[in-house]
Amino acid sequence: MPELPEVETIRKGLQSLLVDRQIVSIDVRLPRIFSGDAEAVRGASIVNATRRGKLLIIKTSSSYSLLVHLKMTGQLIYVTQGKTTTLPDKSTKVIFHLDSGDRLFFNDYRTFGFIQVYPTDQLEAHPFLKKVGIEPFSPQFTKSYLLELMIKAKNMNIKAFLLDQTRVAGIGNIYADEILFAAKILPSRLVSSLAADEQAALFTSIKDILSKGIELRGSSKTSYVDLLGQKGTFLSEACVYQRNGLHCKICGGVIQKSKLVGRGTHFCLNCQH
DNA sequence: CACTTGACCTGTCCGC
DNA sequence: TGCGGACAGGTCAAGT
Repeated sequence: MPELPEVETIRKGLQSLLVDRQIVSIDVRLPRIFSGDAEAVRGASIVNATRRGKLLIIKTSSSYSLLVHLKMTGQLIYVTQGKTTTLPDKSTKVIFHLDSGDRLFFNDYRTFGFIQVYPTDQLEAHPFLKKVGIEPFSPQFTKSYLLELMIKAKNMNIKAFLLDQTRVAGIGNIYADEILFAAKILPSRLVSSLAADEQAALFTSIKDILSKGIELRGSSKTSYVDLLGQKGTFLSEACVYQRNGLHCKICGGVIQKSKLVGRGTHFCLNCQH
């Protein structure tokens, strides 16, 4: 479940470790998840790594970029020449061979993720990038902007609102539950029912929880690891996600779990209203 | 048109 | 022990 904090952690890793590295060749082991022409970036070097929502954008020195979406179980792991590794394994779907014998592995056992070779000058026309919503850490994301979004979505429940990538980008199931706990709002509440102080708490909590996720280098429930294969530690700090049946860290009550918008949803009935 | 649900996948866990 | 089914959730397409 790579969400914004996980994808951002990987982006930072790419930016610090892979800029100026050359792509010597690309070994595509599952063509279904790779689109575009691998030849278009062969011999190119990596210029920078950016992110929109949960999508990674790796710009190369050719006129093409690599778009990487990890969906649920995707991993990008960088292994330098000579370093001991168990990779590739059966989850490895693409291997980028870099100069000096280093390799970048794209692993994904559920194969929902994808890599696209896409013309850099046409990125704004990309189907995902065309409709993805605002970045929660952009200066344009203000409380009043969030309120405008909420006015347009008044009949949705607040969890569905947070998960909708076309409104605020990057929030997935884990951080949605944690944001709503921090804001003391039950996930099933209608957007239109939030009082002013709850709207303010939601705005603050979106930034606070995502920031904490980035600080702790993401959440590793099952498969998420960073570019060097290290797990993130956010889940040990989580208050509700996957804590159903356990005691609430704030009030001592029992954390509940239900299904909302098709997703496992965790909350505390004492702390959230 | 706005929103909801199902499909896409496979590894893991649970109950029989 | 083995097996069937539920579950995990990001996004798109199809349905209401």
